[in-house]
Formats: sequence, structure tokens, C-alpha cells
Amino acid sequence: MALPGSIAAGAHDLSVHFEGLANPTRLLVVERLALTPEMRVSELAEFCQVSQPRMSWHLRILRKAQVIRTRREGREVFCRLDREAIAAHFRSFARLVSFAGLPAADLPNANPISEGTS
Amino acid sequence: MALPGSIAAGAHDLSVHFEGLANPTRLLVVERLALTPEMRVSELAEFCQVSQPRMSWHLRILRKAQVIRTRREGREVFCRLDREAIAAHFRSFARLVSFAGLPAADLPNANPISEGTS
DNA sequence: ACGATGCATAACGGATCCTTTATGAAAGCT
DNA sequence: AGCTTTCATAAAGGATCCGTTATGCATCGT
Repeated sequence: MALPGSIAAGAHDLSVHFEGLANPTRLLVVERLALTPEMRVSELAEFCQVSQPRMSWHLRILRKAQVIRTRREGREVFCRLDREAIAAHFRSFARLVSFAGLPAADLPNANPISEGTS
Repeated sequence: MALPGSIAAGAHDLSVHFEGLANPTRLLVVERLALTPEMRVSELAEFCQVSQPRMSWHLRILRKAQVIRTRREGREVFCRLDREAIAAHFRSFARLVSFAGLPAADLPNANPISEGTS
């Protein structure tokens, strides 16, 4: 597992990450979560017009892809973007394709908010 | 269709783009093309250890995803990264998730090595 | 014209994803 | 305890993707 904030991410990791973003519904979740720090599963399901089990499944894929993180509070599960991981994968890909003037080290950090960096 | 170099890219466009990157073989193609300006289909097939028809299929997906561009010369087809489109999509995504400290202006520039933008 | 080369498409199993409804488990409320 | 809410999992059908081999089309060389 890539340490949060570290560069990391092999090619396979990267493809898994992009797979998380390779679906309109999941991308809509990302878009929505960008506007609100945290949202519950059922809220996201309603917003995206999909069944709750389906949303649960998509969120699982997003979690594996390290696009979101989930936090359980009682019977509710709150979802939020994992901006650190997203940015890290971003950097990995940028380095992969060797963007000019984009050495991975110079890329900005993702997010000042640091939740439990376990 | 998004004009090359323009910003463009709706959510659907974006998911199609990421789908292009959501497969290890295709990502390997991208990685390889980052090292050499242009490569032929059969060269990529051999490098990735897949059959030529399969590579042809992957390249078609990559083309639809606006990750690569192909150029026919005689009976050969040369592939190259579409760095402009990739950068544009990544800018769109970055704006979508509103990276803190990652304003679109700082995102990957398209021109790495100077390959003719013909 | 003929054969060889380079790429695209078709056809085929096998695996995975997308989406639904139905069911189950855990937590909160009365 | 009993009911409601919230999420996860299972089952099932349809679609798509992954990989292969076989075939077709266009191009190049002789």
C-alpha cells in the first residue's frame, strides 16, 4: 500500500485507480463529494439516481481505487474524497508520461486536511 | 468532439478518457509511448506481449479515449501520445475535484519534448 | 501478377462489470 | 422487545471487456 502523500503507485495500482474514475456514476460521486466534505451512502445513491446497493458497490470500487475513504459513525457511513491519494496517483501518472516541467517532486500537495494518517 | 488543445471534457468524456487508462496493458502502452515519440502497432504488440489484433483493439480504445493519436503511413500505423488531450482532461478533472493548491494553471503542460504538433 | 507484410475485423469462450430486487446485519428510537 | 433506518451482501440477467485464432483488406516489393 502506498503511504499517503508518498509517490508510490506502480502501473497496476494506477490502472486500478483510473478504473475507479472510469464510470459516469462514480465520476458523479467524485464530482459531488468535491462540493461537500462528507456524504452518506444513501445521500449519494439518491443524488446519483441509483439503488442503494448499487451505490454501495460503486463506493467499494472507489475505495479500492483509493479515490475515496469511508468512515463509519453508528449505522451511517460517511464518504469523502481521498485527495491525498488522488494527487499521489496524479503525480505518478504525470511522471509516467514524463510531462515536461512536471517533475513529480515539484507538484503541489493535495490537501492540508490530515485525517488519521494510519 | 473536443478540439485538441481546448479544455472541453464533460463528465462522460472524462470517464471515457479514464477508461482508456484503466487497463494494465493500455497503461503499458502509454508508458512505452512516453519514451518514444512514435511506435508501430506491431511493435507495441510485441512489447506488451499481446497478439496484434488485441493491440489493435486496445489502441482503438485509447484513440477513443483521446489518449493517443494514430497516423497512417503506407501500410503502417504510427501511434503517439496525445499529450495535449491528456493534459486537457487532467485539467478538467482537477477542476472537477477542485484540488486545493492545485489550480488548473499549474497542471501538466502539453508539450514535453518538442514533437511536431502537426 | 504474385507473395509477403501490417493492420483491422469477426468469431469465440471466459471473466468482469452494471443494474436491479430481495435479504441480512447492525445501530438507533419508542 | 419491537420497529425503523442505514448499509452490505447475494442472486440473476444483460452488457461489455479480456484474451485468443482465423480471416480480410490494403500496401509494398519483386
